[in-house]
Amino acid sequence: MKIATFNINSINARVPILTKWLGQSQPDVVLLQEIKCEFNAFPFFEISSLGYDVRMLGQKSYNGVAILSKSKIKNVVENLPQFPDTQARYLQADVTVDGKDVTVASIYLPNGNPPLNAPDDTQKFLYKLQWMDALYQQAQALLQSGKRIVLGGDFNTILTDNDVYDPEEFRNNALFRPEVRCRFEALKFLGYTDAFRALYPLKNGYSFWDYTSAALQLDKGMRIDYFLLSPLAADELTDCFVDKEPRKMDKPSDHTPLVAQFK
DNA sequence: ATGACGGTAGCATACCGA
Repeated sequence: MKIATFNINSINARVPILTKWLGQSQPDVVLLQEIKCEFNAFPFFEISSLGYDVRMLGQKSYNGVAILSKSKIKNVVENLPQFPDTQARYLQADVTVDGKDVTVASIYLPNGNPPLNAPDDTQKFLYKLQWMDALYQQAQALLQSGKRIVLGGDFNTILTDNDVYDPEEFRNNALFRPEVRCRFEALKFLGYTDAFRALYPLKNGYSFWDYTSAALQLDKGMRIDYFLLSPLAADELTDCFVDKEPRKMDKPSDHTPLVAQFK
């Protein structure tokens, strides 16, 4: 079973890359973030033509998440339960792959900049922390079901100094602030495994490189896309890797897919 | 603190991103 997560930075701008990559990589399930469109503008035909069932939660211009699956998508949950949200950032569903049931969620965690001690606006950072608290509640409720769970997405969190090219440059950034990192650690403490880091303690695992400053060429990136696995899913994990190819293609997203492979 | 780029909305330029 192969599951991927990909912040695509507009699905309509990325149809050529997405279709090419789906054909090459053949993932069973794909979690997309930042599709940046409403239902009526989503390229359903191009994706379903490749044999994928599709569900999306979108809004105009910003955010937006989707789930693609070669098997039927069931029990869809839109938005975090009990968290009123005008932004499309959470989509959960059940799929059955190779006879195994798995609950997946596509997560686009808020960016949160500017951070709290910025002189002007603090609302974005507070929204991020509240969103993470709501995600914690949902992640906890899901675990109590004892099911196989794969939470994947752009968590907009740089977890440690090893997850960014220059920690000092980001020390006060909303992606790196202790309030954010401790909330991510709390998710892990519930019983979730950070798939990539569990397998590769020393690799940088960058999945994002800024469009500017030749960041890709200089490998000035950051690890902000993650898979969090419930114990049942973690036991079946065989590999987790960053697929850098889509980032090198023409007109790329600034992110590239993170792929998890299971028994 | 700002703006690299690149996206969207919509038609000039503003907003957003990590």
